[in-house]
Amino acid sequence: MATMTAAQRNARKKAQSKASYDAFLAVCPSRKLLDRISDKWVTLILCALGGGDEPRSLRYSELSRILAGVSQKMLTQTLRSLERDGLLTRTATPTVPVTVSYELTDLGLSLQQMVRGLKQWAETNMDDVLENRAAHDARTA
Amino acid sequence: MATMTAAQRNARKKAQSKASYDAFLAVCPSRKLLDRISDKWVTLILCALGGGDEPRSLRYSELSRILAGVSQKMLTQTLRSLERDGLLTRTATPTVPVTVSYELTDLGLSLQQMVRGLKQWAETNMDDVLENRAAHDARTA
DNA sequence: CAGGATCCCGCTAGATACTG
DNA sequence: CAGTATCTAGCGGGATCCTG
Repeated sequence: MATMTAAQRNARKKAQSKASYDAFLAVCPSRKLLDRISDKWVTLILCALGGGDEPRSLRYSELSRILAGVSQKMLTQTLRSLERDGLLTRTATPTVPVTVSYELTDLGLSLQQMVRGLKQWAETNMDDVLENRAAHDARTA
Repeated sequence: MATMTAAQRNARKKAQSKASYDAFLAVCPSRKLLDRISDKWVTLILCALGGGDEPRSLRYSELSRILAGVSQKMLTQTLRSLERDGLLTRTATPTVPVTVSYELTDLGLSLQQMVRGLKQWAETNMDDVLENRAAHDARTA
């Protein structure tokens, strides 16, 4: 094992983790992570930084404009959390006033692929859901 | 337009909806729908009913066993909501005691494809996130 | 511009008890 | 078995005010 490369150890650890985490289990850390990423603001921030096509870096004020109606608290809070988890990077340029930009990491980009589908699904199937609700409400009225 | 078939009208409506919903907008209904489906329990229920491979129907008690630690309230509440939105069907068989089973609809199955990726992402990248958190906390300590 | 710090309300998750 | 009903503590999240 002493001759194992870093890449090999990493691959080995990945293989282990695939088997050792299960979000169905209440005590599993991945349950909490799933809870964290299952969030409206997380999805929208990741989608904004993921862009329609190419990933792009955005400033705080740009994000708050794109995510219409988000409070500063939720935006800052969610950004901090995503930064801590290594999903995005925060870069402060010491201008006056200071300029801060956010950018997805590779890890964040991989999650963005997932949540992007979620956002699109919501937009695409909104009408169907609305109809189902109306039908259901009429049936149980 | 009077000669339009139902399928044509449906296709036309789909095309319209793709353009008219945008979850980035605060007032858009799809924002609320995104919020609704961005939920730990929604993801886990859909994954359970989606199965590892083939979709399967599950009973209430089976679901509560698979989703370890879920309260009856949250399980029932989430199931009702998903039923109302047309993502799953509830079937009560009048035995004694009554037997109730839940099954994904086609719409639910399409969403399951999305959230399944989310759950897997959380399990696969748990280690990376844990390391990022440790590194970040050490840096800002 | 990009937040930090507080206050505070609403609602919702969770626990408990009961039922057809 | 498959829920319903009720209560409460806790916190998510918005509003507001302040700062480097």
